[in-house]
Amino acid sequence: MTQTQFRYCGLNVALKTLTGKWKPMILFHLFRTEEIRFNELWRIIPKVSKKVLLQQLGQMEEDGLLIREERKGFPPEVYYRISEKGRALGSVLAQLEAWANTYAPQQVQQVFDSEKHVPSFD
Amino acid sequence: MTQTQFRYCGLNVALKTLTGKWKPMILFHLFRTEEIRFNELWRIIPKVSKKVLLQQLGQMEEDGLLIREERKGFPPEVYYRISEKGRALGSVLAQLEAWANTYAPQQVQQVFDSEKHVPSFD
DNA sequence: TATCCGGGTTACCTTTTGGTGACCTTCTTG
DNA sequence: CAAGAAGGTCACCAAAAGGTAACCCGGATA
Repeated sequence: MTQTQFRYCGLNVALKTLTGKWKPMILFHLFRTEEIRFNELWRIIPKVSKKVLLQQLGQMEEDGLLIREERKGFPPEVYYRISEKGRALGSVLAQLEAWANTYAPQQVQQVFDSEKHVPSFD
Repeated sequence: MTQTQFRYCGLNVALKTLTGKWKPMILFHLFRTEEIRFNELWRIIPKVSKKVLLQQLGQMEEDGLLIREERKGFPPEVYYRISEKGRALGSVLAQLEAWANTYAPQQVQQVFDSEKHVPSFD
């Protein structure tokens, strides 16, 4: 019986799917754009290598967090969008965000600052 | 203005403090025991090396998730317990756990099974 | 035909993370 | 005095994660 507590097995699984240097940022963009093309994402995310971005998107697809759609065409167009399973994480991610802002504001600020030199999304 | 959405900076920070092979398990035990001694934890957690356990506890202390108390005495006694900041994560962790159980039950089961050969906590 | 563009792979290297075993320290007990 | 706890460090190694640059494919266009 799992009272109000958690067990660590699911937590382990959940964290494994969220762990990866660029995944929070990818999720952020998926949550705000409905669908996004690979190169678009690549331009928007500052300094990822193509390989690693591809690789993290690949893992997230495997884990079912996002859906990859390849529309056949002239130049290839590949769209990524959040899945149901991914969207279900929304409120939890927002709470993690809130937690960090409350209990570790200076570190959050540091992350923010360290990305200031970047082509600023509007 | 951050609508119902999250930004990724805090999320990044939060995930960084939670990432580590044994941290979910450590948190699990901290949440259920009020306080726990190092060797006790070491015996209970199956196959961590002393060094790595120490190291993850160290990071968690730095990050303020737990409190390390060294009671002077005959054989040294070091107690670890969850902090306020750590406890504030409780409900979020439970939600992550629930998410995994709902959307990835088979993987959760795998993690569970892979730890079955272990001296079973009662 | 030569080139470009979007998406993707590969070979290779560096950094980070986790693991092993030996060793230290202080006090206690046989 | 020898040996044993508890908590911890150190040198060393292995695996995983991330990064760089070059290259591939197919269609479009100069």
